[in-house]
Amino acid sequence: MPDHASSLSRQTKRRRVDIGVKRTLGSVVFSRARENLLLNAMNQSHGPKQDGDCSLVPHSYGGSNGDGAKSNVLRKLLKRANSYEDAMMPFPGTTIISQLLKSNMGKNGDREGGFQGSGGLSSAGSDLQAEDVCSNSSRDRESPLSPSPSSPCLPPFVCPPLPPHPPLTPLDLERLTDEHLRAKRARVENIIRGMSHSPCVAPENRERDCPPLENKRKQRLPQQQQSFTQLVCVRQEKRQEERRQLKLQLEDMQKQLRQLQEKGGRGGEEDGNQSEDSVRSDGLEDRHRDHHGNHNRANRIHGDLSELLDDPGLFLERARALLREQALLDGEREEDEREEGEREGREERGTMRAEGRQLAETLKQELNSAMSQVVDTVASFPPFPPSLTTDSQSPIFHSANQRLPCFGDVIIPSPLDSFVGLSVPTASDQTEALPLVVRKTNANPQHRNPSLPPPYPHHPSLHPSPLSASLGFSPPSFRHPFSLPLMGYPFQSFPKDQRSPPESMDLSRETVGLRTKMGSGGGIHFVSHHHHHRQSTPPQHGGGSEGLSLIKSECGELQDMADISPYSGSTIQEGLSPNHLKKAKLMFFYSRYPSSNMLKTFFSDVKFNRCITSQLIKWFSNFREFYYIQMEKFARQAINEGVTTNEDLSVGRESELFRALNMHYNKANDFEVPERFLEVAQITLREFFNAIVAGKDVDPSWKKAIYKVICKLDSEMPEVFKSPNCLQDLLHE
DNA sequence: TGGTCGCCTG
DNA sequence: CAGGCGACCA
Repeated sequence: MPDHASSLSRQTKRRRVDIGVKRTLGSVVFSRARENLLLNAMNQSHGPKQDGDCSLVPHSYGGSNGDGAKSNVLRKLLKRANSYEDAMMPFPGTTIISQLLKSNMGKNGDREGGFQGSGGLSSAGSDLQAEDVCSNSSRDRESPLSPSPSSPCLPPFVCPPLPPHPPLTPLDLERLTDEHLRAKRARVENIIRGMSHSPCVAPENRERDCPPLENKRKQRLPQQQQSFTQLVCVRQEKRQEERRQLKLQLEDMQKQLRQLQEKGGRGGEEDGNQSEDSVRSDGLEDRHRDHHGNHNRANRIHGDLSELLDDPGLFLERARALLREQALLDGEREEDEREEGEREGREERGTMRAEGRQLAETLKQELNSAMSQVVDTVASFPPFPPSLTTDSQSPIFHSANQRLPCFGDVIIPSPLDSFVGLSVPTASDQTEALPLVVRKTNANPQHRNPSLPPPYPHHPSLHPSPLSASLGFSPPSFRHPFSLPLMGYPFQSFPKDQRSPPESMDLSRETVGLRTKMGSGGGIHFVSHHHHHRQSTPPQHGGGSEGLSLIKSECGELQDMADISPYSGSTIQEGLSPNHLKKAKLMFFYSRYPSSNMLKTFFSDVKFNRCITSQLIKWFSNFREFYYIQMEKFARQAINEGVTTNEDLSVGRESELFRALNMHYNKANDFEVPERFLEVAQITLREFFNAIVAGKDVDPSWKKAIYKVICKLDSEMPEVFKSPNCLQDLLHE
């Protein structure tokens, strides 16, 4: 065996084995058949060799060859996919979060108590929470939370990890508010995290498994965390806004309280004997007391404010307590001014009490609305990092658009539809090698830890959130943001019952692969480059004579510019999908040497350019290569086994040779290979056999003659293959 | 010179 | 399966 096998590979010098046969569509119909010799006897004489016999005789393959087995597998896979689908229910939406928070607030409860009880810890705790968000994504990059102003933020997501404190006058107040807000934020985030985790995983997994759009865009950057960072930044902006609003509320509240206080306790600038949870512990009092200089006091005050902000009910209580205090003070004052008449004093107290109640009510309402606002703001974030908001990210937007153009080709009626037929097989369902270079790039998000659970495609907010609404103008590529990396591989196992979606997805995967490679020099420069081209040049190049590099670049650009309008209803794709590959393989059963025109005819759903054409040609070239290698291998095997005449060789459906070929071109065995292919294979095998036996293989170009023969044996391609959906038709039976 | 093909390699 | 390359043809 080794003797022949060794000669199989090396030919010192490259020989042009180009057969130079003009390939035309209606290729020769080779007069079928000459030999029908089935040499079962021979097989017996040699005995069953493990993988030795290239010939005829059925081993056990016939059993597994049954038609039933093939489709069952597919059905199973589809079922599994459906079950995944079921699992990924749409998120309840933001309202639930709001309600949850509200009810939580109303409960005045448990968690709140525990939280405020922790006093100083609270702020630390909230810091931790806040840090949580960042740390998962950016810790290894650099400590983004370090307050050092020098810590560079990634442009264009210019956003400090923690919002800087505005240098406003009531400094203490500001700090208190800030801390309080962070604590609140932490709670909200907890809730959100808890919700969004349900099907998913740990934060880092979520980040990786559900990478939004720009994951592709920045494949070249030190990225992977950027989208998350972006989310954090956006959130922080929101929070700053929310903080400002709350601060305003708080100041307003302070004013009113001050008024109340002044009305009530004009005379009594009472001292430290006041109960410490008095609402009056605001800046005014602080001024009086802080010369005692303890921060404990400030902390306690802070805690009080936090509490009160947290809980309108509690606030009311405090307000009442205040009123009582004031009443007491009034009482004291009355004792001093007894002569002035009790009646008057009572009236005053009465009005004050009414005023206080009114004030409390007002404050309560304001607090409620403020809280609702805050909660809605926080909770209206889509479950996954929106990759773009608006202005500051428009360049990113463009870049993403440029780098994911392939999705532009994908015709997806609606964002939801893109998930309808979605199946999420596990990584093991990837059975075929992928075209282009997808797997070669580490940056490819498909390179996930295999131990991770299968990625669940999360619905992008089914109910458009404010933010997602802002995505309304987003290009098709953003239609299914996270789908790309997530759905990376799996579709070719689902040729059935799926119309365009899988193919579209596959396309995206593939073109992304191409893009990845093409743009590997990429980064921002790449992006802008393409942006420029997008604006200025049509997909077709003006027939200039670019060098190879330009051609490559063009390929990338053409991919990039893939810009079929999602509304056009056209199904023309700019890239070749795994389904196209599968189709090409099936076509190989009929034609080993398809012409370019033929390819264009039969891949009519692909927008042809030089890249696509050569890729298709390359595919068939690779198919041939494998085919001929098998032929040579089995021919040599037969010779080794003592076969002396080519008539001893035949290729049947159960032969090892056919099995090998079928595994390659028809892995799922869901296509019935035409008989003609068996004949051609047999002829090829015999040609190789003859040549080797004749010792022609000493000639470096000895295969050329064989190729010349084989290229004439192409059959006519069935019309079915002209249909873009031919796979469904072909594989269904 | 562009289009192919096949070989080799990764 | 894709890239690179040399070879060949029109």
